[in-house]
Amino acid sequence: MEQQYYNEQKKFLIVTDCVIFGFQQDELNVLLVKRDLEPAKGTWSLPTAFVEENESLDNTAKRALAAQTGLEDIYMEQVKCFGDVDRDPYARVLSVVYYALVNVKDYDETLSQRNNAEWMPVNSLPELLFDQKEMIDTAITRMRYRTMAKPIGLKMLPPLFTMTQLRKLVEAINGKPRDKRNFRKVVDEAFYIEKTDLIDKTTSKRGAALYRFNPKLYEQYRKNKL
Amino acid sequence: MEQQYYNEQKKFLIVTDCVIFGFQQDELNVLLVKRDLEPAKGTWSLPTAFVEENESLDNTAKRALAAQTGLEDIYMEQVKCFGDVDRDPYARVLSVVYYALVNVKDYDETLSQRNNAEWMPVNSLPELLFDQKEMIDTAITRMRYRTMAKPIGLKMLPPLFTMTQLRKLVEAINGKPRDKRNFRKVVDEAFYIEKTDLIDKTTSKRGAALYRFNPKLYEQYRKNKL
DNA sequence: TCAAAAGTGTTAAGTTTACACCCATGA
DNA sequence: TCATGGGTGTAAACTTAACACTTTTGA
Repeated sequence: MEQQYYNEQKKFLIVTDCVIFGFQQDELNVLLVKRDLEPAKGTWSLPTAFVEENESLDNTAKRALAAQTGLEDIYMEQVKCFGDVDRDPYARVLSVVYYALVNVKDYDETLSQRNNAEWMPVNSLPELLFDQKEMIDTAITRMRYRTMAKPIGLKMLPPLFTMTQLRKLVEAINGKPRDKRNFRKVVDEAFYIEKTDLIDKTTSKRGAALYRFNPKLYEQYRKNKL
Repeated sequence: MEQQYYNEQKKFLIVTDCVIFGFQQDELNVLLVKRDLEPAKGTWSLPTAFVEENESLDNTAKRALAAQTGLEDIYMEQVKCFGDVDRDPYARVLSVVYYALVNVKDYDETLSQRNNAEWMPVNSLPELLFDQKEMIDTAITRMRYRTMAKPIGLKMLPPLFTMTQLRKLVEAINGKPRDKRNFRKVVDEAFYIEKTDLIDKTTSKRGAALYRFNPKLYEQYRKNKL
């Protein structure tokens, strides 16, 4: 394979598609954009960006996320590259899918209108562009596995959260209910989730204790496991 | 995004790199190729192929595998796309990594010489091209998870195998020993792994029972789980 | 005073781990 | 006859799952 050899090869368009997960009304949601240009104008789509010349793939995904949400420093992970020949009927485009976990409260609502963006519950998605339904399904599966292994699901909650909020989140991610008492026991054993002495009075008359994720304690815990 | 818009975008070279796993001498191995052309002549490398114009990504990976091993109908799975700007110092090339699971006995040895290919144990790999060490590490991690969830590890064994062979395989994949009796118990419970009445006399004087994977029974089992 | 969400322990079932000796055979 | 790898069962530790009532307080 000579230097020369590179020049004989075909080149391709590459985009990143972002599956942006948020948690709202006890449901897992994704942020979708209504396309206002051809091709496929009016179709709901994942936020997309073309990879630019001197840009890493990870950066393209970050850029697409920031453009759509105004958010930076967000947890993102690559899912996989979709590369079927006809996946985009208009041109040969390869798409690298990422997912992101955001707290919907941090999200800049004003961008929503400007970009025609909307949070949609994953259990009732509209028709989507190209193979994006499959992308979302794959992203959900991957995200589920990751949230079992690492406490990244918390990135979809505010910094202070109640036990019930956390349980509802886990239920939404896995699509099945958890026993309230057993769940509490498990969280109590995860010492990197600290109880604060603050009380949330918005969801009940009695009030619920607020918890917080402690990253330093988590690092300790993680090291001990290995 | 208009039709036009596609044309304004930058295009990229894309390759697939294959991490081909095999099981040999109680160790997990990968098939590596010594490059006989510039750039980086003489460096050990994963089998690579450029994506061609009307070819899916999956197909490129299959083609690279067949070229290197002479094998078709092999279990392959995409790992992820590596897209750092300088990952290949000679040109901007994105690489989509796949792993494959093969039975080294099926592998066409004659291709080995022709292509300068060699099986290398994953625990003592040579210097590798570009970011390929990271690719292999990522592929191993992924493959470990998959083999826990699905009996794909068997693709690295012959169709008939002994309990000891299977245990050694699992030990090699996970890098830690298993209790002989407990392991046997687990396999006995997986009824889709059938004991045949054939005996392997090559590894011991007494002889060891040969087992076989039954794909139909596995399908049944898989459906029952859901 | 009562509706609504928060909080609290125990037991049974199931799973995982640890562990040591006999068996069959060919050299 | 003996060295080599093949084959076998049980008990303890641990993990997971099932389950129902009391507490607080604002409306």
